[in-house]
Amino acid sequence: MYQINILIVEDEEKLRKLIKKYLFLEGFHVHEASNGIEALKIFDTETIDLVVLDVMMPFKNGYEVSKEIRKTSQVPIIMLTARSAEDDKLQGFDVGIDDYVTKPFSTRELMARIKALLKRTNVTSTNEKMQFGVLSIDTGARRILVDGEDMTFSPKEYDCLMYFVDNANQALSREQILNRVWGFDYFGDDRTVDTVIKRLRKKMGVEGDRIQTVRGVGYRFEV
Amino acid sequence: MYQINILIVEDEEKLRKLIKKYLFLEGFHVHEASNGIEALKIFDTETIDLVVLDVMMPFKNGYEVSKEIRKTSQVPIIMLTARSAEDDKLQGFDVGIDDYVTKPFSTRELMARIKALLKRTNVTSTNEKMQFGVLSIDTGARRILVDGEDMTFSPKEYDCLMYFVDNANQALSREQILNRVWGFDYFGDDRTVDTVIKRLRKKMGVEGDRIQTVRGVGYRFEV
DNA sequence: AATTATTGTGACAAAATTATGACGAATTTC
DNA sequence: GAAATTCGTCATAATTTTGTCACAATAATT
Repeated sequence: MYQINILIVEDEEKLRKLIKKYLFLEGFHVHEASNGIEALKIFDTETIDLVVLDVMMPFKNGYEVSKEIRKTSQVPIIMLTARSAEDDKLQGFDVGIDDYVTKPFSTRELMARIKALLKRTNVTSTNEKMQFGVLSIDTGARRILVDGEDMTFSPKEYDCLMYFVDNANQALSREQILNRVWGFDYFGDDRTVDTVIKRLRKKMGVEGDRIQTVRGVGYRFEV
Repeated sequence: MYQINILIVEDEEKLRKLIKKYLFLEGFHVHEASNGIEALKIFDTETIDLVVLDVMMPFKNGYEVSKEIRKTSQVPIIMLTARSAEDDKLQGFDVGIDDYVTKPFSTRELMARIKALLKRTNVTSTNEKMQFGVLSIDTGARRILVDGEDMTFSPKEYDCLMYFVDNANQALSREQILNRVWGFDYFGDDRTVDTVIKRLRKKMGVEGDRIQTVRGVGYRFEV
């Protein structure tokens, strides 16, 4: 049980710092990004539990950023939007936004929305440590140990393993895996999954055969 | 056991596809209709476990559709409504709506409502665990244990057993089995079934003779 | 009891599916 | 901007599945 990590993506520094301050006071661990590119970089390297995302930003706007994020993650996202037009909202839901706050807003309102969303999505803490035989997974640090040794798993490998872990003992079809790990809009070969599985098994060493192949379907991670 | 079948009735294609994606990710089997007429047609021909119904639609609006459905079925219905007016809701409950989601909504919310409604109405999911003597079937894991030991069933064997289990104590003709497990477009020998039965019985061990042969017809799985 | 019809079963080869190593383009890291 | 890493695709190998057949076994019928 540790601190909850929140990423604020907002180009206007003053506003960003203000939100940060309030979030900090509420006990959250805050990461900042002033544009979309930076946001995605942070999101990939840090463990983020919730994203506060401004729509209007240079380089990559909020919709694009959330679209990117949704390719790999179901992290709750709150959008800050200046306009309150209905079509704005609809567009937002298309890219997987969970909630909206329309500018100008009170910090009180934003805090309430964030807390509500966290509650709704059952985010409690992220620093989970899991153990499967000699395989230890530290989601907080995004680190995996095999037999005590630090193994570097590539993003795809890591995400895939996480999906398996989250759905332990469930037969998962290649399509399901593709959709979750690669995203809806991936149009590659089914067999790509096989290759990642191959690499996963190898890196997992003796625990490699926790990943069982389910013929005619896909794979299953056994605990 | 089969997947849960959900029918989405929504004229706005983008939104419909979006909902479909999320439902698919949750493991549901999704049917789509873009208007009321189409919806009723699908409802009559397919087995539907839950309906997501938009109020505002061309040809036949949501109320009319649900009224039609309620003439023959108590299937759970969730209404998507743009307005949040109270009288709207009242009108809905009159025609037998089970729950409401007001637009705009987050996919997360809709998923939560659907799951809650399925639970409330006791629609069982695919993750069933069944027990027949020393034979345990875990459909989620697509795994079969015989006397505690993990037996790998080939796709045909598994599908065949599932068909038997779903139609326990019923005599099933070879033709029925072929149609269901192999598909309508299979043109092989009737006796192919015999071979799969042979293999099934063997793998099922002591529970093998739950599969009784019905001379002149086919087979029957006894519970 | 003999005959006929139907089902059980082992063997086998074709077909289908999955595993794996290699390669190069794309991306990231330093 | 060079080096390293990641990742999708492909070709090939390895493995599993599956349909068919021949013949054995069993049940029904005459």
